[in-house]
Amino acid sequence: MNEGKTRSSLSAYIIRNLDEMRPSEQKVGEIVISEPEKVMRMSIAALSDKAGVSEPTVLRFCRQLGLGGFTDLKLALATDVATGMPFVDADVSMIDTPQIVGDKMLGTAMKQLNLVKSQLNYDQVVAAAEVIGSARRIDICGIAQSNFVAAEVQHRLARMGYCAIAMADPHMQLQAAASMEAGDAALIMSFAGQSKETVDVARLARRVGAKVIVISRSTSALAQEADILINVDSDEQTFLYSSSSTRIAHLMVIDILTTILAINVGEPMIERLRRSRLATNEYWIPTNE
Amino acid sequence: MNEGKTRSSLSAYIIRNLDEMRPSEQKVGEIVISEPEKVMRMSIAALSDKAGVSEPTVLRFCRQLGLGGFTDLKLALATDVATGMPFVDADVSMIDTPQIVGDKMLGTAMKQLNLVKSQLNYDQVVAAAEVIGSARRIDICGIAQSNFVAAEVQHRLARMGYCAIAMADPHMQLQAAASMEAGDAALIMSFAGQSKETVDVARLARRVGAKVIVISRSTSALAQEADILINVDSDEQTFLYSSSSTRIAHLMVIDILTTILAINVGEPMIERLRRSRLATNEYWIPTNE
DNA sequence: TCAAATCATGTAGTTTTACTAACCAACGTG
DNA sequence: CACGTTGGTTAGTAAAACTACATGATTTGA
Repeated sequence: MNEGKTRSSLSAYIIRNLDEMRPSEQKVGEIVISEPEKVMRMSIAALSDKAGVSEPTVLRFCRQLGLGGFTDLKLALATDVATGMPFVDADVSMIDTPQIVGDKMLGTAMKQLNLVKSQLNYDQVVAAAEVIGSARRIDICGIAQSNFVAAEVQHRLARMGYCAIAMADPHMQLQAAASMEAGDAALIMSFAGQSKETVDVARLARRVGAKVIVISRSTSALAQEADILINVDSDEQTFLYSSSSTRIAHLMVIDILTTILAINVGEPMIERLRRSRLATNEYWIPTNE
Repeated sequence: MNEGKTRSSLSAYIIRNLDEMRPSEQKVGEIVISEPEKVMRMSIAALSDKAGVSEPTVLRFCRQLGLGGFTDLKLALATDVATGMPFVDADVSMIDTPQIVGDKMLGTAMKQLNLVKSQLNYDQVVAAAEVIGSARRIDICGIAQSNFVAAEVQHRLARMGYCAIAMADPHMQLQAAASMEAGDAALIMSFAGQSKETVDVARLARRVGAKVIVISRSTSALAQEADILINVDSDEQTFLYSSSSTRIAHLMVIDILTTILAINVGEPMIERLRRSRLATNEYWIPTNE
């Protein structure tokens, strides 16, 4: 019964399928999910002993999970323990305890970061950094949750000395976009990439000759309007209708983008950022750690 | 030479110490860091063969790293590969390629999420959710980067129907704090917890009888002023003087906190959030996916 | 400079572990 | 009662991990 679907967490899979397993394999499964960090250092003999079953049963248990053998189980467990996230992919539900809610949300965020790592197109990021670095002015547009990210980008670029403006109001965004010209850059962000206003802003900015950098889903309407597309795809997370993990992905992309930009500029930028930090120094309570 | 310090990433450790290793162990190390996902499925024989050294050399290599044996190496590699992050802890440097910059930053973020998972005190989070849920008014204060987080909290709580106000200006924060009374809540955030203004706001709010919820480092000056302390400790990240990973930790804490709050309230809150989502529905471009 | 000591690494052997195969005994079902 | 399912027993094998020892190289010091 080795179904082809990929599995993000072995523990989660075992938990889900425990009921359908054979009695002795359930015994093994219970130990595996309750103390994976121990099991991954056990021998078959030790585990079979602890579960009160025979060695071949442990092996049958592994095969049942679609694994090659016990060694694979150990590696898979190490992976599970490493991500620390038994609930990767799991949706939060109303009956979860606070701890479970937290673990599930952190697991989803973790998965999202991994997704960014694997799918981020650095050519596009570098291209975006170059456009921003040489732009006369940078308009940063996002709506709703993306607006918060936009505000952060503005602050970050301002600290780096760039002329960057984030606008919350979509009408202002449109007016600003209309006033752009060649040599300007528009950085447009949207989690889903399907807000009408945002797409309109991108289209307008592009028509007047500005370079349009988009951070969004690659299949979105907004992505169509991009000169430079930094794609951040993600699974929808529907509980409470907020996409917290996508926002974290966008923040990371912004961080990486601005860091690359700073490195490209080099020492003068580092010096500038140092000054920026020193500016607030006297408002800090000294620590004696 | 097994030093006591904990190590968050084996690969990173190997890379750092490769120069000081014995020649044949260097050969082993190079293979381990270049293709860990293969090595973790190899036998000692296969690895020693590939490195052109003897089997005991491989074993000595493991011991040199402070590991119990080859099996431990495999598990450690599985951990490394799972987090997907060879550069956990590594500082970004000026000579890194874009890809490396991204990997390092994502690795740091990942580590931070794991830290949140292991150290988050859910009793305090639940207590905070209760205070916020029953507060007459919630003032949200943060300065500099925390101000962006504060703005998000305001939006989130507003959408949930609470009377929440985030203020950027520290003088306004002080004035608002002075006007609070018993039954009000102040949610005060700071990455380092050492800004004078923020500490003053907390102290003032507490003096006038408001419940003070603090999200910050547990050893910070701000933490001293908390009625409810949600501690988010982290290593400093100094490159470019921005603490992006700490900000992500704070965002996650906020997400978890508000989600727990919503679950506590139950169905009416879910309904309210559904309405909140529907409000912008007509501004979305329908997808035919 | 040359012997002693230490270090680096390979050879050979032992023990443990994972895995296979074949068989058999309960157990429940039609 | 035949029959499939489940799972234990036994025994054996191959390979993997690990150990002890030996040897050649390198450094050290009188």
